[in-house]
Amino acid sequence: MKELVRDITSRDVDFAKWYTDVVRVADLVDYSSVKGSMIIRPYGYAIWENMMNILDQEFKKRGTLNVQMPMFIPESLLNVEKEHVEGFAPEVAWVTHGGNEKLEERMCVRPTSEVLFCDHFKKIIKSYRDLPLIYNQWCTIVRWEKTTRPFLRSREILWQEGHTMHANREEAIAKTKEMLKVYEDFQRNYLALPVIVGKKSDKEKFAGAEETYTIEAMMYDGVALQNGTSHYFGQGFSKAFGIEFLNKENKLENPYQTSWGCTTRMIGAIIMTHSDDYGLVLPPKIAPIKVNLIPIGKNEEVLKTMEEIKASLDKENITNTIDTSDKTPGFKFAESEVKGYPIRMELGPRDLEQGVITLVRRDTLEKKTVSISDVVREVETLLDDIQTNLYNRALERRNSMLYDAQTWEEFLSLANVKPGFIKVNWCGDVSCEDKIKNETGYKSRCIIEEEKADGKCVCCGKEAKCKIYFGKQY
RNA sequence: CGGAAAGUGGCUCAACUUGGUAGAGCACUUGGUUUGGGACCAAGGGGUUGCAGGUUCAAAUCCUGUCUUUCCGACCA
Repeated sequence: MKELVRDITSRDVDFAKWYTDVVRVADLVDYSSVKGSMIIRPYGYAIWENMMNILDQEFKKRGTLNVQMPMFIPESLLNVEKEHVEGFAPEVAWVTHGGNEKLEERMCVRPTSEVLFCDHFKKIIKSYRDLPLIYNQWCTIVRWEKTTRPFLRSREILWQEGHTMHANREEAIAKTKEMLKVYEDFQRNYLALPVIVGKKSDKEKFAGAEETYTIEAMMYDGVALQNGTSHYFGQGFSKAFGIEFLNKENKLENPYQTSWGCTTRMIGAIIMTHSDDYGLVLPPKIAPIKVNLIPIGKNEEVLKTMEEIKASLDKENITNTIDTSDKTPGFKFAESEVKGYPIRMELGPRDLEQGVITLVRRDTLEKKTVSISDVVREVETLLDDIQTNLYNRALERRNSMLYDAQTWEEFLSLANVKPGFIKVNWCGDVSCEDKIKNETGYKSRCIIEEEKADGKCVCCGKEAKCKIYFGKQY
């Protein structure tokens, strides 16, 4: 069976090659002629559409209003908040000309839209009655990355960015955490990703933020992928931009701000978490097509029965497709695996005689024969099973790559031998963070807020302030 | 941005070393036979070799530059 799939490098042989192979053979993306700008093909975009639809509903349940901001930022506007501009400067793309006309002031293509929102908020916020302001936009941004990989790191990034303004600190912090929870629940429940949630260190936090919270997922090879962030800005931007409102005491005050975002990188995360040597594996809740129906032979009765099954699946809103092409069944089976359809249905004359149908689940490739009359119920159960199994499987693997290190020697031996996340006590000093990064390539992933330090800093031996995960990252 | 490798029909590659103006398999089209793990027969269509320049009577082949991709670092969602 293994040699059937010739086009995909085994993930245990060369994980990086395997990843690009899966992305390619599953028709998710094509490369464009511009470095780091990928073409997301219909099947890949359908996955993103599902992600957008679910998240957008969650946002709107929480009072979010969608807007669309300009894509250009004049240099002077970008420069208003010092930390912010310094953080983004190295990866900003500049526009200097419009046609033949040299621009008086050059503009960058938004690397993120905080300054655009602030510029606008300044005009529309007058009173506490205007708050909270909860805006979001679905758009692309540009960050001039050095190394690019489909979904994981591109220069043009398709994402969502929420920007909110609040009348007080508590409400803004609550919003920051609320949206983090939205991402966490979405990734656990829909993407079947066992994510770790926590706070970024000062060194790793967003340029201009007071606090940055993060969703960290671990890929099949033990490497970390940051899958979403939520920032609390305090009044940093609102002071820099002069955004003020009259509070209930009739006093002028700067509002408190948040922003939060996630990107198509999540598609990369589900590939690197769930897929295998046969191709893509998609969690049913995010799969554009949940059931692939494959009739065997050109038997009229078979086709008719398949159409009936399709109709009953349609009625339950279970997305599906019938493959009536002239390809042989073997080809269709392989194709179904490459595309990661959660369930494959095979129906041939032999099944029909007995009134049964064969279901094959993509996660384990196990076959199951069920009565045609029960097929919709069986599919619903199986889809739930697959969703749960994918999460549990990923969780088990992730947990097997979580380590604790109490001493520097322990840390070094783990970092040099085993891929994964290493939990340590940390004093909070950047110097220790830098030392760990320089000597092992491990960067701080996130501070675990619900766990207290219980010893000395793994690096310098001083009293620790917190528990933190270190890991290698994409 | 440093180090390495690669760009030849849609895909994987051959021809390059020893210049003589492109070939295979898969995919695609048509017709037929097939159909329970990537079918078979027959007939077709499609490329002047990433791009630009140079050397030469002659360049896929040699040289220079550039762009893109992949891998390893540094930077980052």
